[in-house]
Amino acid sequence: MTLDRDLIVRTALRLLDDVGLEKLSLRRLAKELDVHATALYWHFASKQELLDAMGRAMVQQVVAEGPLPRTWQEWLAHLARAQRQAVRSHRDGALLMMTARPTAEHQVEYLDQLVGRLLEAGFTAESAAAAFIAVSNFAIGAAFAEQQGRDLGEEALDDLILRSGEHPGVSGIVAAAQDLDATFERGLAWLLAGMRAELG
Amino acid sequence: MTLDRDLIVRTALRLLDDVGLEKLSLRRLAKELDVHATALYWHFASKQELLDAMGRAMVQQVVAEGPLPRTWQEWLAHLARAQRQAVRSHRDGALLMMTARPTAEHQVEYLDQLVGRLLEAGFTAESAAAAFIAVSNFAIGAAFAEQQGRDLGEEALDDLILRSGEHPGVSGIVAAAQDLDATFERGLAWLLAGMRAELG
DNA sequence: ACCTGAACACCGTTCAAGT
DNA sequence: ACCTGAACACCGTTCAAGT
Repeated sequence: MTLDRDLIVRTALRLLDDVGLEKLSLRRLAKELDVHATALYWHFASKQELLDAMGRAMVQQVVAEGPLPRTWQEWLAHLARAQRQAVRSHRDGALLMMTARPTAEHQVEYLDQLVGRLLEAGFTAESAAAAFIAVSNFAIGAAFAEQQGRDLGEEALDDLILRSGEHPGVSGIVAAAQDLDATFERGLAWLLAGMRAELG
Repeated sequence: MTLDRDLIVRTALRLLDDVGLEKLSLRRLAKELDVHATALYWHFASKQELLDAMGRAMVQQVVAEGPLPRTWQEWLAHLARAQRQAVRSHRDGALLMMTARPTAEHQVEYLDQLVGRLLEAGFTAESAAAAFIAVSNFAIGAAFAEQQGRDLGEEALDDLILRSGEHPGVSGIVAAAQDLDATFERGLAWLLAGMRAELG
């Protein structure tokens, strides 16, 4: 079993799920691969480059799957769900996405088809780009909050529930945190409805 | 000049702007405070607790400022801008926000007033919570992308511009990345318009 | 080409000891 | 109560040396 970039990245992502990003060290990863830590430096110039590759693998893995959508709404919804799903696909996915530097070519052809649909539907070039970015940011922000809120569930959520009495607004938040999928779809629907309204 | 939690947090946030989160070590921070690294352990149980306090200070600093808004749209817009501004207020702010565990009481009374306005405007309890969460996630996702894209600007952006010829969709993205404030406001407006449409 | 082994300059954290 | 000082078990990275 000889070492190569692909094997290293796959092993690193598996290890990430086991121990979390904080404890994912080159030494630990090397032990998993039955190799000295310094051997990794022949394949990656630095740990940062390995993290970049891990982030890339994480997003590419998800965006490709599923049938291609038809309407522009379905395109944007598919993008949002895929992006959220990518971040959710690994422990500390949001943290990894933040740590890994973005690859430029991300998925240019996907973006191109999506923008094409938007232009056909009446979007201007600027609003098409803004739509892509808005949906993207919303999806990643949602996944971000979700993964961050995981350790909140233990003690802080109980604290929030205690405050529900004096603060009526809080109880709705607690309920929404219980059904993250529905909350996500609601926000996505609002974004798309706002765009639809602007189109006329 | 005796040490206390407040001074430590303020110094840590200043140091964060100087060196970035990756190089923000307790030893470095201690040197800044003319103290041994282990002295910090009397005030914070762990580095994680210090990071939590830093995250808390970062958001509280911003959400309080400015006059209180009137309509529910203005409330949500104010929330979105404040949240984005908080993340932008320090280097690696998004990374810090992800690393720091959320404080439950965040700003309960602010949330309460906001939810109150939404209910008056015709939102159900569930949709009011979803609205708060959607706007919040969108804002943080935007700040996230912005801070991540900063080091993209150098080489990867040039690479993207090169591809603009073959891929027409890309050029719009490049333009949108040039005016992040406008792109943010556009997305926010879509979200609010979608909510308005649902109300009737 | 691909990996080992030793070494360097760091980390967070614990704990006894000082004042 | 508040801090020092030594020590422990780690880090990422460089570089010569092996095969």
